[in-house]
Amino acid sequence: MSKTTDFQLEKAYDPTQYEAKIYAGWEQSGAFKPNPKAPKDPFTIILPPPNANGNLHLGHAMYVVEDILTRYRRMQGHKALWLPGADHAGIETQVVYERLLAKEGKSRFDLGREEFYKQVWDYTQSNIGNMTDQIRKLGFSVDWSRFKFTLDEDIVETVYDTFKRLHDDGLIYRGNRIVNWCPFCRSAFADIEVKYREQTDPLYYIKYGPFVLATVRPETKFGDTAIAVNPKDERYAKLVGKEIDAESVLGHTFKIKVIADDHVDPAFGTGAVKVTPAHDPNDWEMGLRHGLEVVPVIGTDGRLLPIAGKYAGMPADEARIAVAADMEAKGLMDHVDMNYTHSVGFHDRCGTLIEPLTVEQWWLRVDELKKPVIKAIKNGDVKFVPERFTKVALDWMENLRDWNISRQNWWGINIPVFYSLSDDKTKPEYIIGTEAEAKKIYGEGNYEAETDNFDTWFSSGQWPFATLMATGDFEKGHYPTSVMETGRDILFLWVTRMIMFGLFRTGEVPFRTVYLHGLVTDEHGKKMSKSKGNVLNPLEMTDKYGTDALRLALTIGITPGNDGSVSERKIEGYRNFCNKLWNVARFILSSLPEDYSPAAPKLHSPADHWMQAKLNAAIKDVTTAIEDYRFSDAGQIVYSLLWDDFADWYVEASKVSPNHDLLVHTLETILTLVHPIAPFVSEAIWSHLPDRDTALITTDWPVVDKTRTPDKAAARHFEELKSVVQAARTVAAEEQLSKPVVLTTNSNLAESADLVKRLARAGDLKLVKEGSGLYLGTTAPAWIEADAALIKARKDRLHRYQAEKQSYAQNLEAKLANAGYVKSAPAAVVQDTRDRLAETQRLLERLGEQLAALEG
RNA sequence: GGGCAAUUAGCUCAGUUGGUUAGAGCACUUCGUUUACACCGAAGGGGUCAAAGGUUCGAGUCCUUUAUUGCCCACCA
Repeated sequence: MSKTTDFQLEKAYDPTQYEAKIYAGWEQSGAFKPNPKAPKDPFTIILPPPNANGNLHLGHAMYVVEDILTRYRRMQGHKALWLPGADHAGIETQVVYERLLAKEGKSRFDLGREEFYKQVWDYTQSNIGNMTDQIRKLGFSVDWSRFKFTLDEDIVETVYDTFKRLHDDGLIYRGNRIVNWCPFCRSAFADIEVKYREQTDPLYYIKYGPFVLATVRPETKFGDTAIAVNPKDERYAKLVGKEIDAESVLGHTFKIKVIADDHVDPAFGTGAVKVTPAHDPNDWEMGLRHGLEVVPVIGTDGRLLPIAGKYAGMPADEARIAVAADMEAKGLMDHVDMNYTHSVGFHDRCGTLIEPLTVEQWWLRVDELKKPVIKAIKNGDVKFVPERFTKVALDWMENLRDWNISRQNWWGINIPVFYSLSDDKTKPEYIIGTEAEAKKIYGEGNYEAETDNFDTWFSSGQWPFATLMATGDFEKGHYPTSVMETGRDILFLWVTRMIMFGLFRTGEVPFRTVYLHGLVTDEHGKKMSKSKGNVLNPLEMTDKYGTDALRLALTIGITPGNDGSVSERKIEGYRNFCNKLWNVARFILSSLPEDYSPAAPKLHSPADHWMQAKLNAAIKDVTTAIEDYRFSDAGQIVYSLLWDDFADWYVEASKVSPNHDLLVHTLETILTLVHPIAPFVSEAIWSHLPDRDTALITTDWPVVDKTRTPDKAAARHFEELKSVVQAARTVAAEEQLSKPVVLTTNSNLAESADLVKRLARAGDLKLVKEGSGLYLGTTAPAWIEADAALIKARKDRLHRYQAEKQSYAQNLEAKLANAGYVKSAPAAVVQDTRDRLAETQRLLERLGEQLAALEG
């Protein structure tokens, strides 16, 4: 392939013309699959499977970090695998779908369990279709052939297997304990799924025999099985251990015992508290300590049970008011504090008030399981980026309590348990396995299937090994995976649990590094929310500005673990960057000779040496930035290399005398460096480069070419030229000079006269023996031809400049006069200070002459 | 109650292990259409790095205290 003669690029980069085509090309070429011939180790990332219940949002777009890593490692020659998937997302999806049903005035109960499951299945399948399209639009280089869904048979099998193994090891038990119950979802939830909110409620001071007790929940009094006081509280000391008589709001009197427990705060309320083990987690604990009876008052539907007499069947909140009113009427209410503020738990998915109650559930015993996790984190087998999350994860793990893994929702993975209905006591109470096995053991009709599902995090906690086992990559060195990159908000819900299950099942951590990103906020750093109307839709943004613009906006200026602000304006800015890249390429390619074919570049001019030096530094810096997970830095380095160095100076300089090979080589290297972040525009341009028959996605990551070392002195000459040009431009702009004539005593500068003339828009550049006119204050001595009036006009400025330089010189002198500095600072730093001082002094000398001449 | 972050230019944010006269993008002012780009170019203005103290030859960076904001965890009869 040679350069096309009819070559022409559009004036502006139009992403819509390229993105879909390029993505399809990548996918069809097999570039997304780990290349078995790649020389380096496997590199693996498992995409956090998006929930199959909606569209992707900006949070998902943050996974661009994973694409950067994957593309970078692929280019470096690793067997790179980025495995995609989708999560059925148990209760969340159920709630989302119920909201849709509610719009039609229906609930899941109208459909029945089976029909509901079927409809949600179809719903998730269609969402998965949308989602995969959206992931493609974001340019993510995932291997679609390995896509997994959490309800795939092979995944479920692994989850069942884990459950069985945990049970065999005695780490799973069934227990009737107090749980966080959501009356809307009709399911129990884990502590972490409860979110607390402050609210103000009446605090009732109710009479209980000789006691007055403060409570916000008089409706639960039917389940009170004790009155508790602090053991040190002398007011009640003589009553502890006694049974007292109290009058019920239902009319009868009853006996209730008084216990002493440290949990009771003598300073709160009256220092005595009613104990309702069935409906309060602390009371439950007290009940255990004191062997109290557990008497349920509220059922799973959130209504009072028959024990509540005439209040039975009432929702708890209504019953509270009714009971309080009746107690008041009966003289059982001492008084009510209407301004009591406390925090109350709500289900984090549906927002319903959590009702603590006792229900039979499946529990995971974590005491043994968490030990290796803590050890692995402490050993650094799993590293966190940013590092501070190490301690956060450890603290959480150390305080972890047994985890309720069963859910009574309708959408999820069924717990594979069958209970015996048989009278035969020699048969086990339940088995873990398949229905066929149940039939074999208990006989037809003598068993009953468990209807509970697993907590969705129980299955997704096994995602890394479950997926890799299913795809056969587990044995091929893709486990442990390299990096887990996800939102900071699911550190506890997901990340810690993956480590726990990973270690249990495989004896190894599931990933070596955890990279956590923060929240994507709006342009004022505020959280995006539909109600605020400040939500940016990533797909809309890619349509409008191109995917690369969005990706750059999510990369540059964003640091791990911290919230990052993204606005349409920011995205627009990076669209402009892509266009700049496009136009640089357009210019270079269109200015190549007809018969051009690329060759290894040679460094001729000072500009060449300078450019090569900049390029080498960028290669090194971008590489270490990515290695250190400093993606923002990586992006910024390329941004500045392309715009500030290449476009503004080298390309401009090349208009005087082009070095085509170096232009092409530099462009090509910049495309390579930017490709992990902005894959589309870089690939689009790449395809137009002369003699190009491979795709950029599989091109080698650049390394510094040792055979082409730029000459430092030459590079410095260009740097000096730059500062003369800039100084001349400043004077010309401020004094509105056209075509100023520049004088210099520096022969290097004079050799590049044409270049200086063009860049500075100068009329001429003359080599002189002695400078005259307006001194520019540059290291390479340069003046602008000027008459007395102009010099006078600049006098103030020269004085200001002189003052600035003098104070700077004084600073440097003071530093060098400081014995401690000269003694303790690294030699290079001290030498640097000396050089700087010498240079500043030279400038001051010339300035002095100029100003002296002006006065004289 | 415990913990973590943030506080740097008008706005949004960078600033790797302490070492140039503290940066970027946007916004702002002035000029500009020179054969890549107005999604552009040139020049310019703008910061005592939240406050106070400390360590150090040297602090935006490390330590202590304080203030403000945000987040997480725990508890709340």
